[in-house]
Amino acid sequence: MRVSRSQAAENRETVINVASRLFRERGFDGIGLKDLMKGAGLTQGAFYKQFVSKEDLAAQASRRAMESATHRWSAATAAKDEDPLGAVIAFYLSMDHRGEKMDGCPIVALGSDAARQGMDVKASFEAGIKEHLEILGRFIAETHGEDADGKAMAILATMVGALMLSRVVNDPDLARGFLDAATHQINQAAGA
Amino acid sequence: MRVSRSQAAENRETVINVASRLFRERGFDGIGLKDLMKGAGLTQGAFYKQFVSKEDLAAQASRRAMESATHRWSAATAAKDEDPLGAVIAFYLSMDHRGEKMDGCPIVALGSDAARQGMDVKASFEAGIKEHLEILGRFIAETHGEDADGKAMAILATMVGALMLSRVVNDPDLARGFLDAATHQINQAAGA
DNA sequence: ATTATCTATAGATCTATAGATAATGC
DNA sequence: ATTATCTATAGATCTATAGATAATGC
Repeated sequence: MRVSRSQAAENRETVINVASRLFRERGFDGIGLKDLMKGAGLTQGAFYKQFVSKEDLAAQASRRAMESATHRWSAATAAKDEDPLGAVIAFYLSMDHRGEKMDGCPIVALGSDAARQGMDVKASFEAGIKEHLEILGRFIAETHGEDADGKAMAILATMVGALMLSRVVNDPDLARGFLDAATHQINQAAGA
Repeated sequence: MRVSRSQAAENRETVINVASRLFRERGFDGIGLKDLMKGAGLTQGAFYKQFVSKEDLAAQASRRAMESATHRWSAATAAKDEDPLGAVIAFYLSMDHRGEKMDGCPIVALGSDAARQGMDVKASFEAGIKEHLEILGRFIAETHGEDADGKAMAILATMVGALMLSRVVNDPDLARGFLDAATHQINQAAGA
């Protein structure tokens, strides 16, 4: 039954990775420890040797989700040196991204839930958000220096809000409307 | 034990009003029917004569929350004929609004949760969002006609995203940064 | 000897239903 | 006679813990 120390460490990573996706899909309260552990090929009993509490896992999984979001932003800009901001926006404000809650932006998938959690979960989001802002800031600074920080914050807000709104409406046309309107505004704001 | 038909109707309204606030504070999964009914001065047993299911109440409460948000927007602009958009933004993008989840914008308080709910809950949000857009559209059309619909959608996205981001970070300065950056960008976008 | 995982379970809570009660509405 | 609300409960699920097991690590 017992596994090696490195295998245990690997299991822990698997649980965090699985949780980072299942929490996004169903919310922190929408999935129990039993199903989370099953998703990692383990049973519920193994949980508390790895984590202090469910909220502890929520904080770890939130951090992991934000990290993987940062990686996705990098991937989107790979080999698009001429317009990295456009590349990130094209992926983020797309109907595809609207459809994939489980692998999409954690701020949109879990933001409302995270606002109700404790400091640790929020700290995970905060760290990831700062990384997001740095990336955006670099894109903007390269072309338009003026107030890059403020612009980055406003652009991130517009992105997050547009995706959120696109997901809470049934009408796909209205959903697309939000994504397109946000794209249009960001293109102007970045240059202004 | 039984009450009059009009009293029952009143009780129903009370439950919906209470739920619209408690759901925003704790999320759809964060509060049970027992506590919801207690909040309205009733017991759990009375619930199913009034509602088909918890999700049914979620849809009613979401609609009510969005309606009361619309009223708040109107209240914020009362006697501010010269700059109604500025008045709405000043209230929406404030640290006060960040702090009052229970009475604040339902899109931010419940958006992530609503995206996981069924069509009825989303329809409630969609109806409220359209009203929000109409209000914004009127403000913009009065002063700057060009593409009022698109601008309204982009502005609403920026507002929602900024408030959401301000709530998921611990640092109050960063939170304020998002609100201020969004305010600044909207002032430019509305005029552009 | 230590410990990662397993099975089993405690105790709380959740949604939904059943049956009793007592007041309304005809 | 109807019915809004009450108490009580069924059945499921949730977080967390306890004790057994079997493999690791010294």
